[in-house]
Amino acid sequence: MTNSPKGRARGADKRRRLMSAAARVVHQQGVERTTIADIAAAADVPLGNVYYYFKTKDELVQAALAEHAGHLAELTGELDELPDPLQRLKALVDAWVGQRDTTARYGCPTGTLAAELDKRADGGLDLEAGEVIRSLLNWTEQQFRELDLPDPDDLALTFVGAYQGMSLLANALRDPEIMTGQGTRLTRWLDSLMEA
Amino acid sequence: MTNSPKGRARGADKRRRLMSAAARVVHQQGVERTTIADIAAAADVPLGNVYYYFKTKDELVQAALAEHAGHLAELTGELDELPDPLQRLKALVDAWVGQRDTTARYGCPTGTLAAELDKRADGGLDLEAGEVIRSLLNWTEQQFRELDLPDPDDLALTFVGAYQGMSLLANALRDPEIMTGQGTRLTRWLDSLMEA
DNA sequence: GTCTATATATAGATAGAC
DNA sequence: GTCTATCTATATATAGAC
Repeated sequence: MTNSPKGRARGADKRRRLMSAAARVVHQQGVERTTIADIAAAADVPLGNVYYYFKTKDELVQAALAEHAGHLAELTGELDELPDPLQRLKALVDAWVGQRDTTARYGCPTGTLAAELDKRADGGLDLEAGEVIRSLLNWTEQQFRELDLPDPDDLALTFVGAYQGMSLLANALRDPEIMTGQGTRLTRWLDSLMEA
Repeated sequence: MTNSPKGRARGADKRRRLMSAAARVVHQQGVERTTIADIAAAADVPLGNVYYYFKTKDELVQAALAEHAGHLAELTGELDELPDPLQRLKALVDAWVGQRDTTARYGCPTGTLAAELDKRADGGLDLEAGEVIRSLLNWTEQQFRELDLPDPDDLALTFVGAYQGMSLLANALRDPEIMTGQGTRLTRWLDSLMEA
């Protein structure tokens, strides 16, 4: 029997709360500086209970990565509703700029996570982080392809690379306005591609 | 009295060896996963002796950062010998592409270090990492300024951002050829700026 | 399913002989 | 200046009562 839905922590969604907290805290503190106790506290779950849902810390990190992948899929899913591929790409830039304060403080969630996981000798989670970035590249490439532009795979690398680069600089210099300025530049670049 | 220069480890340069090892190992493993024992082993210095040269781990990390800053200053110093600013920027791209294998495996030394330090709550070393990136931005901006291009500061952000972005993607996807392809694109972009 | 108490491992840092 | 042995703190993970 599950508990009644009366108490503040219903229990049925504890796993979800832990995933969400893991994504948030790992983004803010990084994988290595985040303890399971940190995540447990953020999710309002007692330390020992965490292990009922996730057997190891790596599983929690994997859950955090999956959470970010889910956010990204949700975003591109919404953008797919827009009729024009160019419009979709511009809206993605707008969404990135809209996150400028968080990005200036903690960097791109997926990018910083991938960079940190890539430093690990055990080739496991690092590959999964690469897959999340790969899926964003694939979505972007598809937009360029629909626009009948040459070398859509190269354009996708330039586009996503520009985002990762501006995110890292905004974070390193703690300046959200870098996202605004470079976002404008990226939008102008998209327009310039259509002229040719 | 210092030892004779006969033994393999002369002692006078132990500090230098530790700095070099710290830069190398921290680049490969990241700050948090690198132990002082790792650095000591890489520098061929006994663990306890490290503390004679660096009182804390943070001082070793700071030394690694200074080492990378030195490499960068050395590189831009050589580029300053070239007569034309456009030539200098293109040569910098070539240097980056020349490092493609290391970058695909471990990322940009300064970029990944800055990203990792920015996750720390204690606002100390993270600011210094930002300064190293800032100095590269300043050097780049100066080149654009000498070329009489508009908004040299913005162009510098785009240029360095493109490098950071392609480095992160090459690292996340473990593909050095991303550096080659995007390097070519970056060089073409530099040329296109001169046409206007 | 939940939670407290604790075992175990690791890493930063120090003591003190040489 | 050098180096071994060790202290101490922290974090992952588990045991076992409820």
